[in-house]
Amino acid sequence: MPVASPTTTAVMRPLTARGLRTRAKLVKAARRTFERRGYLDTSIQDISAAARVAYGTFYTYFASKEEIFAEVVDDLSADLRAIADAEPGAGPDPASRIARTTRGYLRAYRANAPMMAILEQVATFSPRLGEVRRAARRTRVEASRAAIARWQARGLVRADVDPAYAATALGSMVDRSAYVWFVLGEPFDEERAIEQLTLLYCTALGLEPPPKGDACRR
Amino acid sequence: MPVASPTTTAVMRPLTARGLRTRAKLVKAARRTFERRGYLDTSIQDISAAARVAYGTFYTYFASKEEIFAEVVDDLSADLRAIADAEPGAGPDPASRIARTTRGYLRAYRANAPMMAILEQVATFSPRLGEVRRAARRTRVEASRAAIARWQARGLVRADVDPAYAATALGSMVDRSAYVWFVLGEPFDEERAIEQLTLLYCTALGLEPPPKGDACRR
Amino acid sequence: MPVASPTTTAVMRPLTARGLRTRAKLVKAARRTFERRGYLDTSIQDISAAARVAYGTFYTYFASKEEIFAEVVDDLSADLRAIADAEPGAGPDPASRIARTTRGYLRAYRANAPMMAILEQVATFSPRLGEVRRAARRTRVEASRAAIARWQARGLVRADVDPAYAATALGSMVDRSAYVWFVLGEPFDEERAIEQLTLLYCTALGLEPPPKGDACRR
Amino acid sequence: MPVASPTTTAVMRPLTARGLRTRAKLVKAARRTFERRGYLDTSIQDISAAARVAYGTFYTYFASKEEIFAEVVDDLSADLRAIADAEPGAGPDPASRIARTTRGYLRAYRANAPMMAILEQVATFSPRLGEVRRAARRTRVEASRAAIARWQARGLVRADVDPAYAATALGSMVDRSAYVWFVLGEPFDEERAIEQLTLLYCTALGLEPPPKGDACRR
DNA sequence: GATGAATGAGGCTTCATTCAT
DNA sequence: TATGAATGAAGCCTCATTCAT
Repeated sequence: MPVASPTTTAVMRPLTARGLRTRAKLVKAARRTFERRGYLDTSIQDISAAARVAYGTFYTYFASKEEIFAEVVDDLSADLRAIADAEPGAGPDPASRIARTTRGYLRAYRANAPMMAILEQVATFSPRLGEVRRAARRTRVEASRAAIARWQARGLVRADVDPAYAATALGSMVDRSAYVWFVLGEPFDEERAIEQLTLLYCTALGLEPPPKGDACRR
Repeated sequence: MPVASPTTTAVMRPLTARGLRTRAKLVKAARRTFERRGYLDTSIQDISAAARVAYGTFYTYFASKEEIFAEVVDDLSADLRAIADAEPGAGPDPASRIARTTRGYLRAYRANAPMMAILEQVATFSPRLGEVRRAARRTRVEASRAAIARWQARGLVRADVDPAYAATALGSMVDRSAYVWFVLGEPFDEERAIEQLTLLYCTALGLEPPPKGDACRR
Repeated sequence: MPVASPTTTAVMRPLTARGLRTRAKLVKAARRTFERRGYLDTSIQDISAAARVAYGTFYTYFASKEEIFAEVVDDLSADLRAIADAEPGAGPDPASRIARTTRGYLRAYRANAPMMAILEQVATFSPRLGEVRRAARRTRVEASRAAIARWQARGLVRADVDPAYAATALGSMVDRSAYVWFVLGEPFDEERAIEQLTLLYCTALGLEPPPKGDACRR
Repeated sequence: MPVASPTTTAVMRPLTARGLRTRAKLVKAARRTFERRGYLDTSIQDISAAARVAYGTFYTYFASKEEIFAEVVDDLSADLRAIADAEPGAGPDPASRIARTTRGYLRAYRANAPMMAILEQVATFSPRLGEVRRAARRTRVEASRAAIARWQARGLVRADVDPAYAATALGSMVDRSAYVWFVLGEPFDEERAIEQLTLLYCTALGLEPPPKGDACRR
């Protein structure tokens, strides 16, 4: 699951405490720099400087910009998951589940918006990172599809909805709206957004939306 | 409206017939090359070679790669609009309008998928192209918002739907789904996709979806 | 036969006169620099500077240091051959032939001694150039072997000499002696060297050496 | 005589037993690595890794790659001398002496061929190592010259042979032939090679070669 | 207009050597 | 002594852009 592992080529020996510290400094500096300048405009030079280490030190820990980026993305993924999971539990009814997921997604997105923008960028030209993102998307969509199908079997979702298409479409709706608001910076109100996305998601499937204000009890 | 104009710095004098031909060759070659190798991996060298003109000739017509890209995007936009507009007219009822728009969007997307992928890429790091895309998105969203508001005023759309959020969210749904299918290559059936997107779009707003099979009469 | 051709990757279009001039300047500068500093200590930077062209210009004509070196070696080979061939003809008797060949070899070596040193160096670590050198050696040795075998068949060369071993050994003698004198700089007199090498070469095979002074009539 | 001493800059204090062991490990690992990858492609990193000591430990014992190489060459020289000296003694006649020396040289060469190749390489660009090699050559050549002069004084060697030139030339013959066979890998039979080199060496000087088969009695 | 050579800044990577622990 | 992290100089190569013909 971590992105970095598969192709990590640099040092893998047990690092000393000092090494661990330097490595962490680099990862942190890399994230900061990526967020500030974007992936393409960030050079190894920039990262080293931000971490206040010598140019060559970078290569003690990472073989390339792509490699440290993968590491940053690993951290990002963990954080996204942590935030989404921290969302207070919901009732067992579909509307509650949808509300919670939507809320969790937007909050995680907001907390990491700058990196989400970069990740979007990198996914468009790095086959490897693109694949990672695609896989993550598929996993999320498949979970939604299964849930929708289950609900449909129980007669809660309209019969003419195709769970596979609905999962892709509604997942895209939430994901892309978050991008539009948090990355493109279109003005919006987060609570209202959560409420409306939940409403549209539910109604589209033929579900009764959660009672107003319920979506965002926090 | 054309993207290229505002900042075009290269030759703007009335071109000779030969000049026009060379320029057109370059734009065509550029698009081909961008589609084949992506924006980043395309060099001016590549474009000139593909157009079978000398390296320096490129600069007779364009000041940079970004500039010729803007020109390509202008062509792309025109083509998208043309395809969408060519979609056979629809009844005056909301569902028909939504069906027609969705159908048109997907067909135009399909016909230009490779460039859409590149455009998505470039928008993430070129402020200028990003702005162009953002403006186009805003225009589309604003049209949808107005329509939804109108329908809502006529009591056709649920009262708890906020037209602005719904326009952004449902527009994102259609746009991102097209990306997932046509660019990421997730398997799908186009007619089914049009039907389902239309269904979800309508239902989400509380509209009666068009009769089955109606969405794709062609 | 030219070393450069097989793997030349850089520009191969019909060069303009200007291009031809620049390319020639580079090759000449490269040879000068290699001779002065050796292959390893010569950087592309050095060559460009010596040719008084910009760094990047080098890459307009050559893909790497190895490639321009191959070009220099081609020139060298041609020159060696030319000098050896210019040696005045000899009588048909073995001793005359041996004298002429030895004389030609030493004179060609002397005229190109600095590059011979570099070539020796490069052959030890470049598989490609090493192979070129090996092939050249084999060709020379095979010619000698054939001549010795012929002379032996006519009873001119001792029966206990093995032509193959003798060709390798005596060829090595001449070649390495030239290296010792011209490259390592051991003191010697060229005419005396030619005379003695010829004498040893002939006597070793059991041939009557050429009359004294005859070896170097020039 | 040892090559390493003159310029050794690293620790020269009496080493502890552990220190001696580590140092020896490094020299051994260095030789192995040089043979495997050549001098140029061997990094200090490689040597340390092969010796299973830390990177920095190398510098506890050696100041540079060249320095440890000199140490390896010292070992090599000792080994060459040992093998040559181990050659069974010969009769007092010139032919026997020549046969024995030739035999010893080739056997020592064969036993150390990979390092001989590396040494040849390094001598072409390291002034220091080059000088070492040159000195060794001069010593060998001087011994030969003296012997040939002696034999000539006793009327055993042709009067028209110049001992100095003959020593250089015939020494080059044996040395370079060994290189051609053992390093370049040209096919040959070692016993036959010894026999033929001895034959050519003797005959060239006007000496009666040793009786056939005598050269290689072992 | 067209051509293609010339330029040089910018980014990447390696690795010998130094240094703190 | 041993360790291994830190340093930064040096070389490589690409490519957008300019310029002479």
